[in-house]
Amino acid sequence: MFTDVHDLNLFVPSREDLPPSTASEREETGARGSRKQRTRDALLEAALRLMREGRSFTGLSLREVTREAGVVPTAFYRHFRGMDELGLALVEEGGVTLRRLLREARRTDVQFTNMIRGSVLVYKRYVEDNRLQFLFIAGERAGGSPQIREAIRREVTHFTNEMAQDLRGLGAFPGLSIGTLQMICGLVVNCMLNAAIDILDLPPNQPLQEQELVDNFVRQVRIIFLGALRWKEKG
Amino acid sequence: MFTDVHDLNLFVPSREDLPPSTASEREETGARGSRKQRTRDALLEAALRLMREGRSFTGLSLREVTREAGVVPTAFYRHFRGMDELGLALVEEGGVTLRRLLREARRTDVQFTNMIRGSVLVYKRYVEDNRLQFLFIAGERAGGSPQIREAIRREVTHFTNEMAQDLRGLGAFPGLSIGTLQMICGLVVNCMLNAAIDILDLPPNQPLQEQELVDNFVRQVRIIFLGALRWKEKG
DNA sequence: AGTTTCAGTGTACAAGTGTTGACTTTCCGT
DNA sequence: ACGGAAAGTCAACACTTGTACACTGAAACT
Repeated sequence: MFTDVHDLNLFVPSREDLPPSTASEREETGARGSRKQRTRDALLEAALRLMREGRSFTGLSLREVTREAGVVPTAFYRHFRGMDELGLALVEEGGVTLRRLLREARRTDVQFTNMIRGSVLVYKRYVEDNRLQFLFIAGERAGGSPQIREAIRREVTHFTNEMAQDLRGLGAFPGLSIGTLQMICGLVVNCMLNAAIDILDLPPNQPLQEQELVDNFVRQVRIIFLGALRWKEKG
Repeated sequence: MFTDVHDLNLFVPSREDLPPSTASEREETGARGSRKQRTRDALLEAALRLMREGRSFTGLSLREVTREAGVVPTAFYRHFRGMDELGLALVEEGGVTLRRLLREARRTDVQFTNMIRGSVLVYKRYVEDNRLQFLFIAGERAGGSPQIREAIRREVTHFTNEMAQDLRGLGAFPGLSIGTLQMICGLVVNCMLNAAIDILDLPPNQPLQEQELVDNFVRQVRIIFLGALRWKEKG
């Protein structure tokens, strides 16, 4: 019922729906400000880059990050009080990414099966494109420091709620209260984050394994929505 | 239909079903062997204990662990090649715990709603009782080294498959293939591990928050099973 | 008995860590 | 154009880290 897989989906807005600014949020004016912002971004990016080879954020050292970013260790303190604060900044940045991932799903009456499969494929691509962000979020969601874990939990909840709102706006489950929708979306988001780990751990050029993973993911989301259709409020 | 919440459940066997031996698996004979085993266990336990305060395994140092265990750093190498190998041993131990958690659920025809709620409550208690193990498993599932992640994934899959077998033996979903059951159990297990994190992060003596968490968990599992009931094979 | 095996100890070292204070350089407001 | 604020550098510190090597003492084998 739609020509392109990107046309309709649950999770990810089409390209033209994305806000134009990909740059960082808190901008400073002037040459000095932008310079500061640049090395700040360099630090954040360096941390993410170091996690690429399977290292966890918690195992990174301050000096490593500055080395990767191309600045001297002490320069770090001009931006963050310590690694923990850098972690929190990463959470915030990742949260923005996640929320952008959703934004506005469109009203549709296409069958769920097609819609789900399309959404999953787009999500997969999205995870692969934002590999490092997802590595961080998924990895530290349970393993990071209590503070970071808390921050991530907040972001995920935020994301979940937005998704519930969208689903409601979609008019897909008219019988369900917003609370129930949130619960269901929590399940889906959990499923998504779990799949993100699997996607990221996928060895490259193994289309069979890849197909299997996607299929499983699709079936799981479908199960959830089937359950949602049958859910009786206050039952 | 059952008097005690512990009588019937999906996840956890009753006390009397548990195998008697809580001791470690690979036993060595002789005084020296048992001595070695004791400090080996001390090391494993020390690592878990250090994670109690919200630290992640990846962030632990070899010396820290030996310090906590009450041995000199170099003694470590008599047992493990390095921290990574200790981690793998922890996974194995945790896997045993998880599998013991399931073992044999009994045949029953009680309504799902009651059964699910009971199971969830027992599971919650189980997580609280095995706090450290779950902290490790859930925390390193996405955050640990690639090797450890892989090992955990294997254990979780193993656990999932056993659960699918049990569900099939229960005769609850006669129309579903074993593959579909595995997919569904994967969803449930994922939901369980996620809930484990929440349970462990729960501030003590907050019955309201606790109730909320349990209710949500119950609803999510219920959704999954509702979806399973409606699932059409090869649809 | 004497000998071998081996878990655990003690010492040592090179390398990496977080953080400090005093410095240079660069940009901005006046 | 000058003075000050502030981003980034340099050198140094007190520690911690992983690991190598020679050792001790007790259990196990002959």
